[in-house]
Amino acid sequence: MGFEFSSESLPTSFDFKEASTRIFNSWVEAGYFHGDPDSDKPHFSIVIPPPNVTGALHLGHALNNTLQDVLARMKRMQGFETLWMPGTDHAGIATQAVVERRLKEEENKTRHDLGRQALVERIWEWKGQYEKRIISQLKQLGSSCDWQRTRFTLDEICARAVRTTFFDLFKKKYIYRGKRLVNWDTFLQTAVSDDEVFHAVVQGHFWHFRYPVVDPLQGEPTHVTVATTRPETMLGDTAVAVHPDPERALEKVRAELEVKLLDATAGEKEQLQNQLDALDQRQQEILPGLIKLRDMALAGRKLMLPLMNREILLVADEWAKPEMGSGCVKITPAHDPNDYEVGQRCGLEKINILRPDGTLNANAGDYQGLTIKESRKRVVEDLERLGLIEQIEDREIDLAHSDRSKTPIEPYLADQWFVRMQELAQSAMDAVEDERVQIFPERYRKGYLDWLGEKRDWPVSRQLWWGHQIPIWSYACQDQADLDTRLATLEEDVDVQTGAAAYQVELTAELNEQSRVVGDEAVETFAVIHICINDENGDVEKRFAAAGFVREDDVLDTWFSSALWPHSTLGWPEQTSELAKFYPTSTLITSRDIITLWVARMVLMGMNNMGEVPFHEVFIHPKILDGYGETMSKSKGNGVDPLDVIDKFGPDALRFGLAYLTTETQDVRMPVQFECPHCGTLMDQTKKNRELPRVTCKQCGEAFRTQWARKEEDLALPSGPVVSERFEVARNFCTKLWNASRFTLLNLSGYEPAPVSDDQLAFEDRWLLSRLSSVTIEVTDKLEHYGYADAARAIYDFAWDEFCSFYIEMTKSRMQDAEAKPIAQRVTAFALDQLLRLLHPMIPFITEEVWGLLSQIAPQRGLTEISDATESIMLATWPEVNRQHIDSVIEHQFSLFQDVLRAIREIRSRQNIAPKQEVEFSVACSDEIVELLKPMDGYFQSMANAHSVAWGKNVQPPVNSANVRVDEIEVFVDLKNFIDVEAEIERNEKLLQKLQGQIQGKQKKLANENFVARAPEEVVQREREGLMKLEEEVSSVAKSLETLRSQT
RNA sequence: GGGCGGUUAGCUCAGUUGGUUAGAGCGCCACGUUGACAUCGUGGAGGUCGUUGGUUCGAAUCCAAUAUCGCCCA
Repeated sequence: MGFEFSSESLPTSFDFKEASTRIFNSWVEAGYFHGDPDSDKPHFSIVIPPPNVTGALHLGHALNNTLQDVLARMKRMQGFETLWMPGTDHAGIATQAVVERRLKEEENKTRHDLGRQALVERIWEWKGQYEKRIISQLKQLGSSCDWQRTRFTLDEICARAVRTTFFDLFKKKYIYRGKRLVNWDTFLQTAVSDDEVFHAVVQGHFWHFRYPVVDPLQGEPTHVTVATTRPETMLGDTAVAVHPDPERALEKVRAELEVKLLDATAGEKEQLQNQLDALDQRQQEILPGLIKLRDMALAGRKLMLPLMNREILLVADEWAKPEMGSGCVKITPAHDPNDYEVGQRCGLEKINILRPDGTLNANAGDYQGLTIKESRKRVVEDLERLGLIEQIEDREIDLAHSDRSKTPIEPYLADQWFVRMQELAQSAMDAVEDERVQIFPERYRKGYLDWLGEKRDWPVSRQLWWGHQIPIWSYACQDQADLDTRLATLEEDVDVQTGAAAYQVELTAELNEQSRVVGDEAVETFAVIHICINDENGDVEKRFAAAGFVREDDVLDTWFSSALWPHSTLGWPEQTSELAKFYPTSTLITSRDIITLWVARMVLMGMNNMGEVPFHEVFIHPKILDGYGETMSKSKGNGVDPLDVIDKFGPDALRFGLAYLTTETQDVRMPVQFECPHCGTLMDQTKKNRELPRVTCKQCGEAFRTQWARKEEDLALPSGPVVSERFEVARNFCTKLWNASRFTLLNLSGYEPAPVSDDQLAFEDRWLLSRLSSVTIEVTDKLEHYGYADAARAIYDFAWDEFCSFYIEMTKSRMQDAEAKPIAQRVTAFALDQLLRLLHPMIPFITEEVWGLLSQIAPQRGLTEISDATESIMLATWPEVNRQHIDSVIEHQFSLFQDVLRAIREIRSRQNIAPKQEVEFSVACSDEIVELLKPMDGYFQSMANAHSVAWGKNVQPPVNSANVRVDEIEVFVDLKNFIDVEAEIERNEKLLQKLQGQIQGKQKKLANENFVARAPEEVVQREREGLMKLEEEVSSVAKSLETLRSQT
């Protein structure tokens, strides 16, 4: 051998910048990440929640992927054929929006200027760029994905899966077309999702209109008053609602107010009383009218809609609030979400009055062609002229705006394709109910089941260009004859007969029956034939197009393709060997906000397409919030970029820090700081400074730029990254591990592998092996059950407090002793080997580096069986627990040793004795303990610079001494020359006081007859023993005090 | 409005089935560089466990109400 490390060749910290890429590439080149479908080993597979190609990864992604990687790496070591399937998501609306915004900003063009094909090409370019960036970020994190298999939700394989699935659902009659209210952006002429809507308070008005009652009877009101913030919508009104039980509704409001009044503060009381008074008045003045109107509604009475001169219904529905306004509310089902619901409940017509560009259509009668703004003005003027305006209030209105165009959103009825959820949802509920899919933490089951339980049909159309274009071609038939002819042709169609295409007939009359929509200027058709074509087959598509069938413009909801992810990534619908080997996947790790959107849909699609669940377990991890408890986001400026953390602390520290935070609770708070690029000073981020384009360092006074910098002078400044001190703990831990390894490596010169028998083991060896076994059990168990934080803590405490602070300290003297050295070397090398394996899933880079170094000097390791170290730690097997090593007696004895050591150190510290000053100590204790501790004398010397002078039952305190008592053991340190008597007296007095307090507590407890009678005997006994011990302790403290006082 | 979760030391979090004196890391204070590590070591100070009520011999822990913060759904 002869190889040895020198302290110069091993730096005192791990150079992760140099090592990370080198190590990662070596893993990739060796093919360790590749999942082999032909392997005989049991499988472990996991699909990545595909990150959006919208932008770069944030800390939440870092957390998500760290957790997956920890599992994947552990499972590989445990002997599973592991596949971690990577990929990205096309994120329809978000990505198209980003690209469109850039197009607008940089070229001042809209998507219509470019056209569908050109826009989609632009988005593909964007995707290429960001996918590359995302994958690079994942790699820098150390993700052991099978990089040979990257998928994208819009690539050919996924597209085929989408098409096959859609066709299958279409054939099963799970796909149908209907109307749905969407958030319509009249400027961009597209629907936007709820996420892309922001609310802003604007100054507006509240107009009160009067609608005449048709043929009022004696004693009935002649008019009904309704109010609105959007007068033009009255053109589409189809009803006015009144509460079905106004009397009870008002009583309920009263009861709530009265309860509030009971424990209200004086200030609130007055306000509440006013509200109650108003309610009284309302009950007297308005209620009788409302009851009458309710009866009229039940009798099917009608109102005359002014301006349109159309009769509309008076209906009874709970949406009307008797405590507000007139108690009546106008209903415009086609242009208000709440009214839409009322319309559904009461079977009302839904009259659409808008064109996509925001002008009014033919349904608006005389107002056709006007913009919303113009029509609003005209409607108000015309009603005024008719004397039908009762009042106009000024009011602040919470108005929804489109995030992208900043224009107000119009609720708009649009054609949508839906997936029928009845059967699909049930299959996904069953899978979780009978635990074929288990969700952890379990509390998330409820949300999943509740949501699916509603079985609401899934609207899958999106008015976008970026996505999977819906593979449906439609033809509108004018009459029955037209339909019959078409159907006859289709029956004979070769593609229909072979199952390559399928068709559905949508009878307009039937559709109107379900949801009577009075449409735009669309031609009233008799029926529509929809054809769905299975494969991407140009010829078939062309043939139908030539026959007059028009392809649907809309694309599918992104979640439709991500719902297929667990099987589409494995090649489905092709029956690949990957699918056979790795499906169902083992687990899914994701965050809670997409349990319904994604997890539930993957389960139901997995059941539909594969007949099997997509994964057996789901782990929902916490969200990372900033120091104010707010979600991190780029738009707030409080987002920490994982690459900044990697750059500053290293990938291992990022990973370990994140794992350390992953508890079962919902959220993790992470206060963030700016780091000054000039001097490195950290400054807490505040709600104020996080929005500034430039920040000035409090330390050096220099300015730096933030993500908000736009002006040239700001952009010229160096950038100040947003980081968090919370990764320091993990970074320090990595450095500690590195240095413990460094010590080991430096002390392994002359190492020779050989089996170590039990009788060769020193006391501390047996203690360490016992602890190692216990910790291995704990770490394994915690990781297998998603207890990342527990596992991280267990291994952190073991490595730092036991391996470093005690074991390594204790081997120092043995390493100097030629006789003891070989065993110490073998055990240390073995322990480090095992520790590295346990840590590898969380901190892969540093463990790989140390593994390599260790293998240079100790290529063969083991305790009883010696084997060659694998070339990479990734190939090493997961530590096996040797239960015979677990020895509670040794662990107890060792803790006595630690107690005595701590006692000596404590006395040294409180007496301010310099570390170089040697002290003498004596220990009063039982013979058994003497037996055990006396041989440890050398360690008291090396670890506390203290040597013993007396041991045993009859030990008397030296004349000048300080003492610490730990249970049955009393430790005295002889202070001959350097006693601070006053300090000792003070300390003992304080201690005495504390002890007496405790004694009183116990005495009181034991004097309580109830306690003695009812508490378990064992608990009472424990209290009695505790009391005795305390009393002994008090007498010894009193004795010490006496001795000390005699010296003053 | 419904559901879920949080509230424990200055900060970020642990705390098993209720049972001695409620723990850790950071920060703070004191002392310390003898060859693994100052990204370190040793010791110390610091908490009426959000509030109120209940169950119990005994509550951070169980129950109820309430406050407050966050997330999801409507």
